[in-house]
Amino acid sequence: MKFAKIPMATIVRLSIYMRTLQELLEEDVEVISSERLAKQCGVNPAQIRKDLAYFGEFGVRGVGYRVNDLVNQIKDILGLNRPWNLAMVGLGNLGSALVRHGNFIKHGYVFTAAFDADQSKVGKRLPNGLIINHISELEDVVRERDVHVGIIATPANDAQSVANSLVLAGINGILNFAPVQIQVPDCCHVENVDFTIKLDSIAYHLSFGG
Amino acid sequence: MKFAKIPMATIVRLSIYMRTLQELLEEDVEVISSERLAKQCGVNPAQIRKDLAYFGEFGVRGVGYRVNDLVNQIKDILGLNRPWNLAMVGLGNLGSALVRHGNFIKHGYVFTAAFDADQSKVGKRLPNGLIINHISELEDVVRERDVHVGIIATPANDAQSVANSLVLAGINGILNFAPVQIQVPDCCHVENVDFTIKLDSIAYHLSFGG
DNA sequence: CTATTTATGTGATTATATTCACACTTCCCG
DNA sequence: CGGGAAGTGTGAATATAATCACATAAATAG
Repeated sequence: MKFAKIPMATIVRLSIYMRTLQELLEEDVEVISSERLAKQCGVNPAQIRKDLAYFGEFGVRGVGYRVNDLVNQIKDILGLNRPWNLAMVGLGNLGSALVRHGNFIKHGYVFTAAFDADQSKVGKRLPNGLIINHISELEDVVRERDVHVGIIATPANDAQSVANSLVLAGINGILNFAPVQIQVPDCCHVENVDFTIKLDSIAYHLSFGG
Repeated sequence: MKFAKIPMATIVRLSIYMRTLQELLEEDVEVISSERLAKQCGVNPAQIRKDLAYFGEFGVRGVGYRVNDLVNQIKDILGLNRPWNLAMVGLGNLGSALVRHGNFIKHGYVFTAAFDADQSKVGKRLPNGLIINHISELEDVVRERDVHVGIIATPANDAQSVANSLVLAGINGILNFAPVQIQVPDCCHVENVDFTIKLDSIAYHLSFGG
Protein backbone atom coordinates (compact mmCIF):
# COMPACT_ATOMS: atom_id res chain seq x y z
CA MET A 1 0.00 0.00 0.00
CA LYS A 2 2.81 2.37 0.81
CA PHE A 3 4.64 3.54 -2.31
CA ALA A 4 6.83 6.35 -1.12
CA LYS A 5 7.74 8.22 2.00
CA ILE A 6 4.41 9.57 3.10
CA PRO A 7 4.32 12.74 5.20
CA MET A 8 2.76 12.20 8.58
CA ALA A 9 0.67 15.30 7.95
CA THR A 10 -0.87 13.53 4.96
CA ILE A 11 -1.98 10.63 7.13
CA VAL A 12 -3.60 12.97 9.62
CA ARG A 13 -5.39 14.82 6.85
CA LEU A 14 -6.66 11.58 5.34
CA SER A 15 -8.40 10.90 8.67
CA ILE A 16 -9.95 14.33 8.54
CA TYR A 17 -11.12 13.87 4.96
CA MET A 18 -12.63 10.54 5.95
CA ARG A 19 -14.58 12.05 8.84
CA THR A 20 -15.95 14.77 6.60
CA LEU A 21 -16.80 12.28 3.86
CA GLN A 22 -18.67 10.12 6.38
CA GLU A 23 -20.76 13.14 7.33
CA LEU A 24 -21.44 13.86 3.67
CA LEU A 25 -22.52 10.26 3.22
CA GLU A 26 -25.12 10.70 5.95
CA GLU A 27 -26.42 13.71 4.05
CA ASP A 28 -26.70 11.51 0.94
CA VAL A 29 -24.06 13.38 -1.01
CA GLU A 30 -22.81 10.93 -3.63
CA VAL A 31 -20.07 12.84 -5.39
CA ILE A 32 -17.82 15.67 -4.25
CA SER A 33 -15.08 17.77 -5.80
CA SER A 34 -11.73 18.36 -4.15
CA GLU A 35 -12.67 22.03 -4.03
CA ARG A 36 -15.82 21.53 -1.96
CA LEU A 37 -14.23 18.93 0.27
CA ALA A 38 -11.26 21.22 0.80
CA LYS A 39 -13.48 24.05 1.92
CA GLN A 40 -15.20 21.83 4.47
CA CYS A 41 -11.89 20.54 5.79
CA GLY A 42 -10.17 23.91 5.77
CA VAL A 43 -7.36 22.95 3.38
CA ASN A 44 -6.21 23.66 -0.16
CA PRO A 45 -7.89 21.58 -2.93
CA ALA A 46 -4.54 20.65 -4.49
CA GLN A 47 -3.48 19.36 -1.11
CA ILE A 48 -6.27 16.82 -1.11
CA ARG A 49 -5.42 15.65 -4.62
CA LYS A 50 -1.73 15.38 -3.77
CA ASP A 51 -2.43 13.51 -0.54
CA LEU A 52 -4.52 10.97 -2.42
CA ALA A 53 -2.03 10.79 -5.28
CA TYR A 54 0.50 9.19 -2.93
CA PHE A 55 -1.71 6.13 -2.93
CA GLY A 56 -3.29 6.01 -6.36
CA GLU A 57 -6.03 7.57 -8.48
CA PHE A 58 -9.39 7.68 -6.77
CA GLY A 59 -11.32 10.39 -8.59
CA VAL A 60 -12.88 10.86 -12.02
CA ARG A 61 -11.68 13.83 -14.06
CA GLY A 62 -14.34 16.37 -14.73
CA VAL A 63 -16.55 14.75 -12.10
CA GLY A 64 -15.00 14.43 -8.66
CA TYR A 65 -14.86 11.67 -6.08
CA ARG A 66 -17.58 9.17 -5.27
CA VAL A 67 -18.01 9.76 -1.53
CA ASN A 68 -18.77 6.20 -0.55
CA ASP A 69 -15.88 4.76 -2.56
CA LEU A 70 -13.42 7.30 -1.26
CA VAL A 71 -14.31 6.55 2.36
CA ASN A 72 -13.53 2.90 1.77
CA GLN A 73 -10.36 3.66 -0.13
CA ILE A 74 -9.09 5.88 2.68
CA LYS A 75 -9.97 3.14 5.16
CA ASP A 76 -7.86 0.75 3.12
CA ILE A 77 -5.01 3.25 3.04
CA LEU A 78 -5.06 3.72 6.80
CA GLY A 79 -5.64 0.09 7.64
CA LEU A 80 -9.09 0.70 9.11
CA ASN A 81 -11.03 -2.01 7.32
CA ARG A 82 -10.64 -4.29 10.34
CA PRO A 83 -11.24 -3.99 14.09
CA TRP A 84 -8.52 -2.77 16.43
CA ASN A 85 -8.39 -3.88 20.04
CA LEU A 86 -7.57 -1.35 22.72
CA ALA A 87 -6.46 -1.62 26.34
CA MET A 88 -7.10 1.24 28.72
CA VAL A 89 -4.50 1.65 31.44
CA GLY A 90 -5.56 3.90 34.30
CA LEU A 91 -9.23 4.22 35.16
CA GLY A 92 -9.32 7.55 36.92
CA ASN A 93 -11.62 10.33 35.79
CA LEU A 94 -10.18 10.57 32.33
CA GLY A 95 -9.67 6.87 31.63
CA SER A 96 -13.18 6.00 32.80
CA ALA A 97 -14.67 8.76 30.67
CA LEU A 98 -12.77 7.58 27.62
CA VAL A 99 -13.87 3.96 27.98
CA ARG A 100 -17.46 5.17 28.09
CA HIS A 101 -16.97 7.46 25.13
CA GLY A 102 -18.86 6.38 22.03
CA ASN A 103 -16.38 7.63 19.47
CA PHE A 104 -14.00 4.74 19.70
CA ILE A 105 -16.49 2.05 18.87
CA LYS A 106 -17.99 4.24 16.16
CA HIS A 107 -14.68 4.16 14.34
CA GLY A 108 -13.93 0.49 14.81
CA TYR A 109 -11.87 0.61 18.00
CA VAL A 110 -12.90 -1.87 20.69
CA PHE A 111 -11.74 -1.95 24.31
CA THR A 112 -10.83 -5.52 25.17
CA ALA A 113 -8.92 -4.88 28.39
CA ALA A 114 -8.70 -2.33 31.21
CA PHE A 115 -6.11 -2.01 33.96
CA ASP A 116 -5.59 -0.01 37.11
CA ALA A 117 -3.04 -0.06 39.93
CA ASP A 118 -5.71 0.52 42.56
CA GLN A 119 -6.80 -2.84 44.04
CA SER A 120 -10.17 -1.40 45.03
CA LYS A 121 -11.00 -0.89 41.36
CA VAL A 122 -9.91 -4.36 40.27
CA GLY A 123 -12.86 -6.64 39.50
CA LYS A 124 -15.28 -3.81 38.89
CA ARG A 125 -17.35 -3.99 35.73
CA LEU A 126 -17.31 -1.13 33.24
CA PRO A 127 -20.46 -0.05 31.32
CA ASN A 128 -19.28 -1.97 28.27
CA GLY A 129 -19.07 -5.17 30.33
CA LEU A 130 -15.30 -5.14 30.65
CA ILE A 131 -13.85 -6.09 34.03
CA ILE A 132 -10.88 -4.14 35.38
CA ASN A 133 -7.68 -6.12 35.86
CA HIS A 134 -4.79 -5.25 38.11
CA ILE A 135 -1.88 -3.66 36.35
CA SER A 136 0.35 -6.57 37.36
CA GLU A 137 -1.65 -8.78 35.02
CA LEU A 138 -1.11 -6.48 32.09
CA GLU A 139 1.38 -8.51 30.14
CA ASP A 140 -0.60 -11.76 30.28
CA VAL A 141 -4.00 -10.23 29.60
CA VAL A 142 -2.74 -8.09 26.72
CA ARG A 143 -1.41 -11.19 24.99
CA GLU A 144 -4.51 -13.29 25.69
CA ARG A 145 -6.94 -10.73 24.38
CA ASP A 146 -4.91 -9.75 21.35
CA VAL A 147 -4.66 -6.07 22.27
CA HIS A 148 -3.14 -3.96 19.51
CA VAL A 149 -2.99 -0.50 21.04
CA GLY A 150 -2.48 0.60 24.64
CA ILE A 151 -3.99 3.83 25.94
CA ILE A 152 -2.19 5.41 28.88
CA ALA A 153 -4.41 7.52 31.13
CA THR A 154 -2.39 7.24 34.33
CA PRO A 155 -0.75 9.99 36.37
CA ALA A 156 2.39 11.33 34.69
CA ASN A 157 4.70 9.52 37.09
CA ASP A 158 3.40 6.08 36.17
CA ALA A 159 3.31 6.58 32.41
CA GLN A 160 6.83 5.44 31.62
CA SER A 161 6.61 2.19 33.55
CA VAL A 162 3.25 1.42 31.97
CA ALA A 163 4.77 2.08 28.56
CA ASN A 164 7.59 -0.32 29.39
CA SER A 165 5.10 -3.04 30.32
CA LEU A 166 3.08 -2.48 27.17
CA VAL A 167 6.20 -2.78 25.02
CA LEU A 168 7.21 -5.95 26.87
CA ALA A 169 3.76 -7.34 26.18
CA GLY A 170 4.41 -6.87 22.47
CA ILE A 171 2.37 -3.70 21.92
CA ASN A 172 3.54 -1.52 19.03
CA GLY A 173 1.15 1.37 19.32
CA ILE A 174 0.48 3.66 22.28
CA LEU A 175 -1.89 6.57 22.71
CA ASN A 176 -0.54 8.58 25.62
CA PHE A 177 -2.74 10.98 27.58
CA ALA A 178 -0.18 11.49 30.36
CA PRO A 179 1.62 14.83 30.06
CA VAL A 180 5.11 13.37 29.72
CA GLN A 181 7.32 12.40 26.83
CA ILE A 182 7.58 8.61 27.12
CA GLN A 183 10.58 6.75 25.73
CA VAL A 184 9.98 3.60 23.70
CA PRO A 185 11.95 1.51 21.20
CA ASP A 186 11.61 2.35 17.52
CA CYS A 187 9.28 -0.54 16.84
CA CYS A 188 6.63 1.14 18.97
CA HIS A 189 4.69 4.12 17.69
CA VAL A 190 3.50 6.67 20.25
CA GLU A 191 0.92 9.41 19.74
CA ASN A 192 0.48 11.99 22.48
CA VAL A 193 -2.71 13.76 23.43
CA ASP A 194 -1.83 16.69 25.64
CA PHE A 195 -4.55 19.28 25.95
CA THR A 196 -2.59 21.69 28.10
CA ILE A 197 -0.13 22.04 25.24
CA LYS A 198 -3.03 22.94 22.98
CA LEU A 199 -4.17 25.46 25.56
CA ASP A 200 -0.68 26.96 25.59
CA SER A 201 -0.96 27.50 21.83
CA ILE A 202 -4.29 29.21 22.34
CA ALA A 203 -2.82 31.38 25.09
CA TYR A 204 -0.01 32.41 22.77
CA HIS A 205 -2.43 33.36 20.02
CA LEU A 206 -4.65 35.31 22.37
CA SER A 207 -1.66 37.12 23.83
CA PHE A 208 0.11 38.03 20.64
CA GLY A 209 -2.59 37.92 18.01
CA GLY A 210 -0.88 35.25 15.94
CA MET B 1 7.34 39.79 21.83
CA LYS B 2 6.72 38.45 18.36
CA PHE B 3 9.52 39.44 16.00
CA ALA B 4 8.89 37.41 12.88
CA LYS B 5 6.52 34.87 11.52
CA ILE B 6 6.83 32.09 14.04
CA PRO B 7 6.09 28.54 12.93
CA MET B 8 3.21 27.00 14.81
CA ALA B 9 5.40 23.94 15.34
CA THR B 10 7.84 26.13 17.24
CA ILE B 11 5.13 27.23 19.65
CA VAL B 12 4.11 23.65 20.30
CA ARG B 13 7.73 22.65 20.92
CA LEU B 14 8.22 25.53 23.33
CA SER B 15 5.41 24.08 25.44
CA ILE B 16 7.14 20.71 25.36
CA TYR B 17 10.48 22.21 26.34
CA MET B 18 8.78 24.02 29.20
CA ARG B 19 7.17 20.83 30.52
CA THR B 20 10.51 19.05 30.45
CA LEU B 21 12.29 21.98 32.06
CA GLN B 22 9.72 22.04 34.84
CA GLU B 23 10.44 18.38 35.51
CA LEU B 24 14.16 19.10 35.56
CA LEU B 25 13.55 21.90 38.02
CA GLU B 26 11.86 19.46 40.38
CA GLU B 27 14.97 17.31 40.14
CA ASP B 28 17.05 20.35 41.09
CA VAL B 29 18.83 20.56 37.76
CA GLU B 30 20.03 24.17 37.49
CA VAL B 31 21.63 24.30 34.07
CA ILE B 32 21.05 22.25 30.93
CA SER B 33 22.52 22.14 27.44
CA SER B 34 20.45 22.13 24.28
CA GLU B 35 21.87 18.69 23.61
CA ARG B 36 20.59 17.10 26.81
CA LEU B 37 17.27 18.89 26.65
CA ALA B 38 16.89 17.82 23.02
CA LYS B 39 17.42 14.20 23.91
CA GLN B 40 14.74 14.35 26.60
CA CYS B 41 12.28 16.03 24.26
CA GLY B 42 13.09 13.86 21.27
CA VAL B 43 14.22 16.67 18.97
CA ASN B 44 17.41 17.99 17.38
CA PRO B 45 19.55 20.31 19.55
CA ALA B 46 19.82 22.93 16.79
CA GLN B 47 16.05 22.94 16.66
CA ILE B 48 15.83 24.07 20.25
CA ARG B 49 18.37 26.82 19.75
CA LYS B 50 16.63 28.00 16.60
CA ASP B 51 13.21 27.95 18.23
CA LEU B 52 14.49 30.10 21.06
CA ALA B 53 16.40 32.38 18.68
CA TYR B 54 13.09 33.61 17.25
CA PHE B 55 12.52 35.36 20.56
CA GLY B 56 15.97 36.38 21.79
CA GLU B 57 19.09 34.99 23.42
CA PHE B 58 18.42 32.97 26.53
CA GLY B 59 21.50 30.81 26.98
CA VAL B 60 25.12 31.32 27.91
CA ARG B 61 27.75 30.14 25.43
CA GLY B 62 29.89 27.37 26.70
CA VAL B 63 27.47 26.83 29.58
CA GLY B 64 23.89 26.16 28.56
CA TYR B 65 20.55 27.42 29.80
CA ARG B 66 19.60 28.18 33.39
CA VAL B 67 16.56 25.96 33.83
CA ASN B 68 14.59 28.23 36.09
CA ASP B 69 15.17 31.30 33.94
CA LEU B 70 14.30 29.50 30.74
CA VAL B 71 10.99 28.27 32.13
CA ASN B 72 10.04 31.82 32.95
CA GLN B 73 11.22 33.13 29.63
CA ILE B 74 9.18 30.55 27.75
CA LYS B 75 6.19 31.45 29.89
CA ASP B 76 6.65 35.06 28.85
CA ILE B 77 6.93 34.05 25.22
CA LEU B 78 3.73 32.02 25.34
CA GLY B 79 1.79 34.46 27.49
CA LEU B 80 1.53 32.10 30.44
CA ASN B 81 2.66 34.42 33.23
CA ARG B 82 -0.96 35.17 34.06
CA PRO B 83 -4.08 33.11 34.77
CA TRP B 84 -6.41 32.07 31.97
CA ASN B 85 -10.10 31.50 32.58
CA LEU B 86 -11.83 28.55 30.98
CA ALA B 87 -15.45 27.63 30.37
CA MET B 88 -16.43 24.01 29.90
CA VAL B 89 -19.37 23.44 27.60
CA GLY B 90 -20.90 19.99 27.82
CA LEU B 91 -20.66 18.03 31.06
CA GLY B 92 -21.04 14.50 29.84
CA ASN B 93 -18.47 11.84 30.66
CA LEU B 94 -15.61 13.62 29.00
CA GLY B 95 -16.42 17.19 30.05
CA SER B 96 -16.92 16.16 33.68
CA ALA B 97 -13.65 14.24 33.70
CA LEU B 98 -11.78 17.18 32.24
CA VAL B 99 -13.12 19.66 34.80
CA ARG B 100 -11.93 17.33 37.54
CA HIS B 101 -8.56 16.86 35.89
CA GLY B 102 -5.68 18.42 37.81
CA ASN B 103 -3.53 19.33 34.84
CA PHE B 104 -5.36 22.48 33.95
CA ILE B 105 -4.94 24.19 37.28
CA LYS B 106 -1.36 23.00 37.49
CA HIS B 107 -0.55 25.02 34.40
CA GLY B 108 -2.48 28.13 35.32
CA TYR B 109 -5.81 27.40 33.67
CA VAL B 110 -8.89 27.96 35.85
CA PHE B 111 -12.45 26.90 35.11
CA THR B 112 -14.72 29.83 35.88
CA ALA B 113 -17.85 28.59 34.13
CA ALA B 114 -19.54 25.37 33.07
CA PHE B 115 -22.55 24.85 30.80
CA ASP B 116 -24.82 22.04 29.73
CA ALA B 117 -27.98 21.79 27.65
CA ASP B 118 -29.53 19.25 30.02
CA GLN B 119 -31.77 21.02 32.54
CA SER B 120 -31.34 18.21 35.04
CA LYS B 121 -27.63 19.04 35.30
CA VAL B 122 -28.15 22.78 35.72
CA GLY B 123 -27.54 23.96 39.29
CA LYS B 124 -25.37 20.98 40.21
CA ARG B 125 -22.09 21.75 41.91
CA LEU B 126 -18.84 20.43 40.47
CA PRO B 127 -15.95 19.24 42.69
CA ASN B 128 -14.17 22.55 42.21
CA GLY B 129 -17.21 24.41 43.54
CA LEU B 130 -18.43 25.58 40.17
CA ILE B 131 -22.17 25.45 39.51
CA ILE B 132 -23.42 24.32 36.11
CA ASN B 133 -25.33 26.90 34.11
CA HIS B 134 -27.77 26.26 31.32
CA ILE B 135 -26.33 26.73 27.86
CA SER B 136 -28.83 29.50 27.17
CA GLU B 137 -27.02 31.64 29.75
CA LEU B 138 -23.67 31.14 28.04
CA GLU B 139 -23.26 34.55 26.51
CA ASP B 140 -24.05 36.50 29.70
CA VAL B 141 -22.06 34.29 32.06
CA VAL B 142 -19.01 34.18 29.80
CA ARG B 143 -18.87 37.96 29.78
CA GLU B 144 -19.50 38.33 33.52
CA ARG B 145 -16.80 35.88 34.52
CA ASP B 146 -14.22 37.07 32.05
CA VAL B 147 -13.82 33.72 30.33
CA HIS B 148 -10.94 33.65 27.85
CA VAL B 149 -11.12 30.18 26.36
CA GLY B 150 -14.10 27.92 25.70
CA ILE B 151 -13.78 24.15 25.78
CA ILE B 152 -16.28 22.22 23.71
CA ALA B 153 -17.03 18.71 24.98
CA THR B 154 -20.51 18.31 23.55
CA PRO B 155 -21.76 15.76 21.04
CA ALA B 156 -20.55 16.47 17.52
CA ASN B 157 -23.92 17.76 16.39
CA ASP B 158 -24.00 20.56 18.95
CA ALA B 159 -20.41 21.71 18.54
CA GLN B 160 -20.96 24.25 15.78
CA SER B 161 -23.80 26.05 17.51
CA VAL B 162 -21.83 26.16 20.76
CA ALA B 163 -18.90 27.61 18.84
CA ASN B 164 -21.18 30.25 17.38
CA SER B 165 -22.39 31.23 20.86
CA LEU B 166 -18.85 31.40 22.20
CA VAL B 167 -17.80 33.67 19.35
CA LEU B 168 -20.82 35.87 19.92
CA ALA B 169 -19.85 36.10 23.58
CA GLY B 170 -16.50 37.51 22.51
CA ILE B 171 -14.38 34.39 22.96
CA ASN B 172 -11.28 34.21 20.75
CA GLY B 173 -9.90 30.83 21.70
CA ILE B 174 -11.60 27.43 21.56
CA LEU B 175 -10.38 23.98 22.48
CA ASN B 176 -12.62 21.56 20.63
CA PHE B 177 -13.00 17.95 21.74
CA ALA B 178 -15.94 17.26 19.43
CA PRO B 179 -14.95 15.25 16.37
CA VAL B 180 -16.01 17.84 13.82
CA GLN B 181 -14.28 20.67 12.04
CA ILE B 182 -15.96 23.78 13.42
CA GLN B 183 -16.09 26.99 11.40
CA VAL B 184 -15.26 30.27 13.14
CA PRO B 185 -14.22 33.78 12.06
CA ASP B 186 -10.51 34.50 11.71
CA CYS B 187 -10.37 36.37 15.00
CA CYS B 188 -11.02 33.12 16.85
CA HIS B 189 -8.32 30.49 17.22
CA VAL B 190 -9.44 26.86 17.40
CA GLU B 191 -7.37 23.88 18.52
CA ASN B 192 -8.82 20.41 18.02
CA VAL B 193 -8.27 17.41 20.24
CA ASP B 194 -9.43 14.36 18.35
CA PHE B 195 -8.11 11.09 19.72
CA THR B 196 -9.67 8.88 17.09
CA ILE B 197 -7.57 10.69 14.50
CA LYS B 198 -4.50 9.85 16.56
CA LEU B 199 -5.65 6.25 16.71
CA ASP B 200 -6.00 6.25 12.93
CA SER B 201 -2.35 7.29 12.67
CA ILE B 202 -1.38 4.46 14.98
CA ALA B 203 -3.45 2.01 12.94
CA TYR B 204 -1.67 3.16 9.79
CA HIS B 205 1.74 2.67 11.36
CA LEU B 206 0.85 -0.75 12.72
CA SER B 207 -0.55 -1.81 9.35
CA PHE B 208 2.22 -0.57 7.14
CA GLY B 209 5.19 -0.30 9.41
CA GLY B 210 5.74 3.40 8.77
C1' DC C 1 -19.75 15.11 -33.56
C1' DT C 2 -17.84 19.31 -31.75
C1' DA C 3 -17.38 22.86 -28.38
C1' DT C 4 -17.67 23.99 -23.72
C1' DT C 5 -17.47 23.11 -18.98
C1' DT C 6 -15.89 20.84 -15.03
C1' DA C 7 -12.52 18.96 -12.24
C1' DT C 8 -8.69 15.43 -11.63
C1' DG C 9 -3.63 14.26 -11.59
C1' DT C 10 0.86 15.97 -11.56
C1' DG C 11 5.40 18.35 -12.90
C1' DA C 12 7.29 22.71 -11.71
C1' DT C 13 7.60 26.27 -8.43
C1' DT C 14 7.47 28.39 -4.27
C1' DA C 15 7.41 28.46 0.61
C1' DT C 16 8.58 26.58 4.93
C1' DA C 17 11.12 23.95 8.26
C1' DT C 18 15.08 21.35 9.81
C1' DT C 19 19.79 20.39 10.15
C1' DC C 20 24.63 21.33 9.55
C1' DA C 21 28.77 23.50 10.62
C1' DC C 22 31.44 26.88 12.50
C1' DA C 23 32.58 31.44 14.63
C1' DC C 24 32.43 32.99 19.03
C1' DT C 25 31.92 33.06 24.21
C1' DT C 26 32.54 31.25 28.69
C1' DC C 27 34.53 28.23 31.99
C1' DC C 28 38.07 25.47 33.98
C1' DC C 29 42.50 23.69 34.84
C1' DG C 30 47.32 23.97 35.10
C1' DC D 1 47.39 33.94 32.18
C1' DG D 2 46.98 30.80 28.31
C1' DG D 3 45.07 26.68 26.12
C1' DG D 4 41.62 23.34 25.74
C1' DA D 5 36.80 21.94 26.33
C1' DA D 6 32.01 22.87 26.29
C1' DG D 7 28.17 24.79 24.19
C1' DT D 8 25.44 28.80 22.25
C1' DG D 9 23.79 31.55 18.19
C1' DT D 10 23.27 31.76 13.43
C1' DG D 11 24.11 31.97 8.22
C1' DA D 12 24.19 28.50 4.75
C1' DA D 13 22.66 24.21 3.02
C1' DT D 14 19.41 20.77 2.85
C1' DA D 15 15.12 18.58 3.18
C1' DT D 16 10.29 18.71 3.26
C1' DA D 17 5.76 20.38 2.25
C1' DA D 18 2.29 23.27 0.07
C1' DT D 19 0.66 25.57 -3.94
C1' DC D 20 0.27 26.76 -8.67
C1' DA D 21 -0.92 25.95 -13.25
C1' DC D 22 -1.89 23.26 -16.92
C1' DA D 23 -2.42 19.00 -19.74
C1' DT D 24 -5.82 15.70 -19.74
C1' DA D 25 -10.31 13.16 -19.21
C1' DA D 26 -15.26 12.94 -18.69
C1' DA D 27 -19.85 14.92 -19.23
C1' DT D 28 -23.17 17.78 -21.37
C1' DA D 29 -25.48 20.64 -24.64
C1' DG D 30 -26.26 22.09 -29.21
